[in-house]
Amino acid sequence: MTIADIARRTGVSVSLVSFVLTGRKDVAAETRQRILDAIRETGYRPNSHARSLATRRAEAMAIAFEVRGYQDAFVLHFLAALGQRLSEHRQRLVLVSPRSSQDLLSLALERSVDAILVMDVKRPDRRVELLRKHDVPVVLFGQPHPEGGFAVDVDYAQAAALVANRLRERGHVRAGLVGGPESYGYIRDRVQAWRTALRAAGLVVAGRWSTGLSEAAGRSAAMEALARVPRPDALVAVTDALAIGAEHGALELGLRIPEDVAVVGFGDIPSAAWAPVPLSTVHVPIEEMGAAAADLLLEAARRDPPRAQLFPTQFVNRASV
Amino acid sequence: MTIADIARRTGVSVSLVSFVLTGRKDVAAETRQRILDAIRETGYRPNSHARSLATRRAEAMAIAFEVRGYQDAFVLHFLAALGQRLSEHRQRLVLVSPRSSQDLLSLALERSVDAILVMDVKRPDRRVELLRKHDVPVVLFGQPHPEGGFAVDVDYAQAAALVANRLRERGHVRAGLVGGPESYGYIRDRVQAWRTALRAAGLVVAGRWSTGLSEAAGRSAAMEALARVPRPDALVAVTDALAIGAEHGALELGLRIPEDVAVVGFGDIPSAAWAPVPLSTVHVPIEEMGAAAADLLLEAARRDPPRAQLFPTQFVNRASV
DNA sequence: CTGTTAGCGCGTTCAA
DNA sequence: TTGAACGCGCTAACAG
Repeated sequence: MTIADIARRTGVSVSLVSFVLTGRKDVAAETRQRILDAIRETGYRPNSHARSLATRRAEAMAIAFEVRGYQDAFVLHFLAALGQRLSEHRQRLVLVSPRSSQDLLSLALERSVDAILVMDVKRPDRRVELLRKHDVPVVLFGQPHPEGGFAVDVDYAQAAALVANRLRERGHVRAGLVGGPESYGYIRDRVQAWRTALRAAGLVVAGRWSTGLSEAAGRSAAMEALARVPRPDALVAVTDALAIGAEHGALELGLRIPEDVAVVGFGDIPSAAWAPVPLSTVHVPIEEMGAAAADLLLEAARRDPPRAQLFPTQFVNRASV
Repeated sequence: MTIADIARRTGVSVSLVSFVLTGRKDVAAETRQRILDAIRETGYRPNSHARSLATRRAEAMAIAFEVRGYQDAFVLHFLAALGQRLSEHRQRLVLVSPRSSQDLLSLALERSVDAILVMDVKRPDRRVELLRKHDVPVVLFGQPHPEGGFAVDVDYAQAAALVANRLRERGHVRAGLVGGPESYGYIRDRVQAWRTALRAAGLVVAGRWSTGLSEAAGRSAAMEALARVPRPDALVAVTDALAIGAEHGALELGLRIPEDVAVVGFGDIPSAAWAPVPLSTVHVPIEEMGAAAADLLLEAARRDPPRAQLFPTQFVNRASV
């Protein structure tokens, strides 16, 4: 069943069918209806490859990230919002966890996708550089590059100020920073933003621990941090999972939260509310970011002028501060 | 840059280039090398749409599920394994959270994908029925359909027996079942399997609670269950999130875990080890299942004879039993 | 408004 | 081994 079959069946030419399919106005209402009827009756669907070949548009976007690098559901919410917005624009979403920069490049050069959203951006990032060199439309999930380009991310400066100010208000003065592997660009960005903001708020940053991203890593980081003299009276973690682990560590040491030591996370994952001590953390508007990312992909594919969009966060005060 | 450019540049015909591209043996070694060189020098990549149009194969698979329905990272691990295996076979992975059965059907009928993996299967499932009616290769993430078809899932009967036997060994006699919305096929399957196995192991199933899938739902279900007289001495939840919520509920009631009441989850999500009382649960080989699902998709696309694959689970004993 | 036709880029007979 | 030519299904000039 092809467009020619519909044309024959309706007694019109293929171009008219094509016009109807692509939504052009200049077709007689009566003719249009006959074509529409034939399409409905036969269940005809245009072949996407033939269309893409002719239009030179894939009608698909790629999202690239190391799936195994994510422990919590935030990516899923992001994907959900991104996918929904894309589907509203009749765009498909292709998921890739590229093992090499080449994989990603191939996807674009083979014209399988119109634009690529790259997450886990490191600096410098080989994948992004390669894509840019080949003039592939790219959107970064990460802090905007100084040289420009499309980007969507959290406004870490604002988020960190939120945390720092809250801590200061509550009278905390010595903060231990529970970081993570700084090979991840976003961890690095956060650690840096937090440190700057804590200092700006007048707190002492009593060291920094960076290991993995699991609860276990948070736990051991906390235990190390709290062994210091003088002991920090606040633990600031760059993810909720780390913060939850930190709570365990503090509790095991016999400390009270938040009386002896406050704990703050980042992300507001569902289980944050179910930590040993309900976690005070920073809520990220992940769904809006997903929708925004979709818009940026569309713009990048159209080669609109680049644009970066940073999202403000909110402090969620539960019991750990 | 097209296949014709490479041919011209090398001084051979397009068919030879095509032969090399598709890995046919009958090309003179010297000719092959010259073509390969030209491809490398120019950075030429075949256009995937032209290829798909000619071969009638999309070289892409779809995975369909309601992304918002997932709270934990298990889907991500599944996606990771699935995607990796697919990419080894040069297949792309298209993610869809279809709002209508039609969306899904379009994807296949427009030849955008070769096969579809459907998750969250309900019974009966409109999406699956529609796809089958149109002869679209489908793989189910869910219990195999009596009428056959491709399917991958956990062996719930085995998993439930594992839990039931462990509970009995520990001397528990009255179990409360913490279920979830039975509109989800997999919840229904689990509830049924657990109930059957608990009874078979000689335990009394002291009621069943099904609300949402969040920790909050688990907590309130547990509080209701534990208010009963006689009080259940074990809470069996169909997901870890529910189990973690149940622990909170039991603890708030002043009960000791596992002395007063045992709690068992399902899934072995990362945070299970970080529950208030480290959760005893059932570990699911999710990565193997992802790889298996990829294989099944490939087979389905090839129209191989249907096959269902059920995976055994393991009991992870931590502290809540 | 409607029809004809030339690509889009690649795979694949069929001859040579 | 190699090459010429057709077909895959659709879009978009262009002509009428």
